[in-house]
Amino acid sequence: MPSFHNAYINFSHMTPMVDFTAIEQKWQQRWYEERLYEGRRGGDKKFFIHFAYPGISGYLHVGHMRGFAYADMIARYKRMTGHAVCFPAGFHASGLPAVSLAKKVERRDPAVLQYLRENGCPEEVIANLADPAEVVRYFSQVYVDDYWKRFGFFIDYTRLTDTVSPGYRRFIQWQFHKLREKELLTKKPHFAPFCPQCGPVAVDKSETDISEGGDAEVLEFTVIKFTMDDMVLPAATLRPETVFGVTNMWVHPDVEYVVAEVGNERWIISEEGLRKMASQMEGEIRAVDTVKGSQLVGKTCTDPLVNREIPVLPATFADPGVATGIVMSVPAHAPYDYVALREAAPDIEPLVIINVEGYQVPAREVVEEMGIRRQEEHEALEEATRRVYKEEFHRGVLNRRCGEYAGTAVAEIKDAVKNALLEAGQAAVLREFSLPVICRCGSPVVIKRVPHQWFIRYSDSTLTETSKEHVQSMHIFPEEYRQELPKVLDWFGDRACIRQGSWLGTEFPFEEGWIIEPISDSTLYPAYYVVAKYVNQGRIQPGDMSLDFFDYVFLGRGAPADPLWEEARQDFLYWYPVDINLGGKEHKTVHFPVFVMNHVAVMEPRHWPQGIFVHWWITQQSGEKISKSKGGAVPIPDAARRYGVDTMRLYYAHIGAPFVDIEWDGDTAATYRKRLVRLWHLAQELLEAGGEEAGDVDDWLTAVGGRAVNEVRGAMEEYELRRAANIIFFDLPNHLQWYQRRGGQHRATVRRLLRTWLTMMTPFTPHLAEELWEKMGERRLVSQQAFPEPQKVDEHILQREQLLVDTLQDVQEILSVTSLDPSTIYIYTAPPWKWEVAETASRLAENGTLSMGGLMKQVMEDENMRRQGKAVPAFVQKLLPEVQRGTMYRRIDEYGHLSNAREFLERELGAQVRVFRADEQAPDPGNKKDQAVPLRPAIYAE
RNA sequence: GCGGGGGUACCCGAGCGGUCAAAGGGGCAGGGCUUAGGACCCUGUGGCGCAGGCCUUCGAGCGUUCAAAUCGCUCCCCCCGCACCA
Repeated sequence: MPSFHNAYINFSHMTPMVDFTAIEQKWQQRWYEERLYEGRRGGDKKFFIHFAYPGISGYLHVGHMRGFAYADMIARYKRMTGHAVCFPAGFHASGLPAVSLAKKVERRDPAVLQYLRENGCPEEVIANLADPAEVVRYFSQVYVDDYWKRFGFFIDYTRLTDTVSPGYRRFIQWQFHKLREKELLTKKPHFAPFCPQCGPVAVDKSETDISEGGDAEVLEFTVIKFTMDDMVLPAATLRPETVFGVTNMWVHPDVEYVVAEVGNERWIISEEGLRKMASQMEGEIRAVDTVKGSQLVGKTCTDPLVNREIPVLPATFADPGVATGIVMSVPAHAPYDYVALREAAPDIEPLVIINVEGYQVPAREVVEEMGIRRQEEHEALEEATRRVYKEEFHRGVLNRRCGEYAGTAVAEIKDAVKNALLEAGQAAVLREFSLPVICRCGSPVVIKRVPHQWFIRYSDSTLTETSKEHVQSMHIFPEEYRQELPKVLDWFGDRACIRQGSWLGTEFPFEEGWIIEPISDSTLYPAYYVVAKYVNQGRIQPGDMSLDFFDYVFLGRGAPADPLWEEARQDFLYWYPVDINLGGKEHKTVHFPVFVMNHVAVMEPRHWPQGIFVHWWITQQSGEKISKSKGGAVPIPDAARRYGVDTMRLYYAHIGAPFVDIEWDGDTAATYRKRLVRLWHLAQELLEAGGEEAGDVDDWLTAVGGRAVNEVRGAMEEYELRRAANIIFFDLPNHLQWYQRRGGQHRATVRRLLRTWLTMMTPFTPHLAEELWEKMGERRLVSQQAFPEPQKVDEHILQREQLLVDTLQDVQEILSVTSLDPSTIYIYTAPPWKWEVAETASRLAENGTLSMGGLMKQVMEDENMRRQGKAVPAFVQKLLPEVQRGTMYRRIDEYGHLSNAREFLERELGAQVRVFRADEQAPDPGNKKDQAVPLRPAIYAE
């Protein structure tokens, strides 16, 4: 990331005026000494927030801090608004990542060693990291010290836990007992990605378990058994419905196929195909002979469904590495087959079995249109296949050649044909990755049948429906996810919940040798944070945490065997339910649904979660998720040092809505830093204000501050952190600057505003806020201040200052358009009668009875008005559309305010300014007086 | 395919029926000040305007409405998830 390095210029030769690092250390020390972070019961307002704990896979980077920072800002805000807050955190240590890191350290993998060193891992620690338990221990410490505490988070550090600690394991075993009691565990066969060396692995884009192939999909081939003498020629296809249109078979002439015993059948299949079948089928399969492809060419076989005799032909595109290596040919609908058949046997006619409007023989027409000549043109043929398939799938209908399926749409038929073939024993299923998948250990990953796999029955209809219903009442952010989650719950099927192998995790209580997999052991865990505190304090031993213990603490069942049980029960009753579970968008279809469903399944309804907050990612500049391998990982301590912790916090809060991906850019972080420096100096300047006399601007500053408080509170209550930060760090400072520009310097007003401002800053940039707070002479911590209460705001004061701003702008626009350099500027404020008309119009608009006629009638009742003559209808005509557009007129003292600001205007405009009432005797050299209307004084410059 | 999200001025990003030529930041330009740390302050940054105005714009095209960046439909383009990864 070159820009990151460019962004940083070394200032060490200068004396920094704001030493962020020193300020951070100073206040963190005080906070942590005073244990402000600890969640203690108290009062009737409580708030329980946690984030989806991070997996332990090594060092984290700036992207990960986004969500943690959100959680801390919310937690701090809640603290300052009178809530008892519990904000615990933990570490997800289960699964492969820690083990895999340890393995690499053990074999001294150079890339991993370099990565550890670059992140500042001491040599003596590296030596220990060959032990997975040490990986967990060490990185837990790194996350706490170098990330969370370094960023000033008020996480409850007394409740830290990890998912492989003995206590946690007891908890998970209890959870599985509960699931079993509810009959939510079941056992059935399963097909899983499997490494012959490592056992089951996860195939996903983050490539946690694998080194290649994270994008692979699992394709489900239907293997149709064509018979050839006493043998089976198993043709694999993704489109079983096309079996009606087969004209021939393809084999590769140069490939050595094997003859294998499959049950009581003898199959001809490629060697790779045999291996795949073997790992996925029941019973033993073994090769007994071989046969060259060319030896098969010229024979015939029988299509099982239509019982038709067809020839075996040679084709070089028949890849032995794909599925069974035997391909059935459907030339009318498969471009590959069409092209190959044209070469091999031009006399065979394609059999059209799917009617698509606009096509006769779809494959032929697409191939001809694209000008494809040879079966080696793979790219073009792939494209042609996609096109044909797309058309046929959406618009195709099976024709009379398809027997009982004639007349059905392709989109609806696929599974029917497959199932019929399977039931008749004329087909099998073969699953295969769409791309090569390689395990971290280097072996190719296959799909393996696990005969007796335990599942959690998330498909259970009661569980699904109850969960969906409960979700309706939850606070879910963003709104889009609130609508999506019920659909995810519907889609969520049974989940394999245990696996074998050398993984970290909890032993499955109902079958030896199996370990609960890492998603299934992290669904109910916020409850465990309640207990974790006691474990950490040594007040209860994991061995004493029996099923009865958890039953009592979490469900109120049975009787306490120890006073501590009762204490824990009371804690649980106080803190639960979870108010916010916060996590990245990667959790939308994995963690959050099971988080909800497990609570629904196990806990009492009153303890089901109340809220979910989903945030998007910080990506690399390419838009990719940041990853170590792609070089985009900025270490967190580096970022803290370079930009400052408060800068980073503000960056996260303000760079974009939580619900968009943000591209990391060091330059941008640097501008936030600059912003904070500027605010620092602004605050310093304001502290020096020593004025005794308050004026108009002071009233305005108070009003504008009050409005900011109300808006920030409104935003924070909805967790709109960006909007709040925008007001605090951008709008309000701009107002303060305007105040200065207006000459404001009243000591008491400024200090009052500063107190409010710093207090509101605290959730976002707590260190800076503390430091400035102290400079104001405050002794207590701003972190312990109450957030400013909602305030009454005098709209008139805001409006009259707005009048000044608008008027100044109007003058400037006039000057810029006319290129005048005036010596005198005349300003005329609207006469009272125009205000009266405007106010009357506004009142009528509020009642919804505004009309030209009605307004004129009412206005003209007044003798004063009648005296104005035809000026009244002229004004009303101009005014009406303005009011209809929604402008509300409430009288302000325009003349008084502008007169008071006369000196300011003269300073700004560099000319003499004369303010008059339009209705009084006054010089009017430009003849502009009559143009004065409410909120729009007439202006003349000369 | 199923499910979800997007396309806003030079860039990032607000806005999601009127107060919108569209916040805020960045960049760029002009001016001021002379240096708060990559300075700071003011002004400008769609076009046209010698009086505060007018015209054209928010992926494209229709439409609803007195009124649309905002609502509906169609189309184009981009992104994400789809399951033993937290």
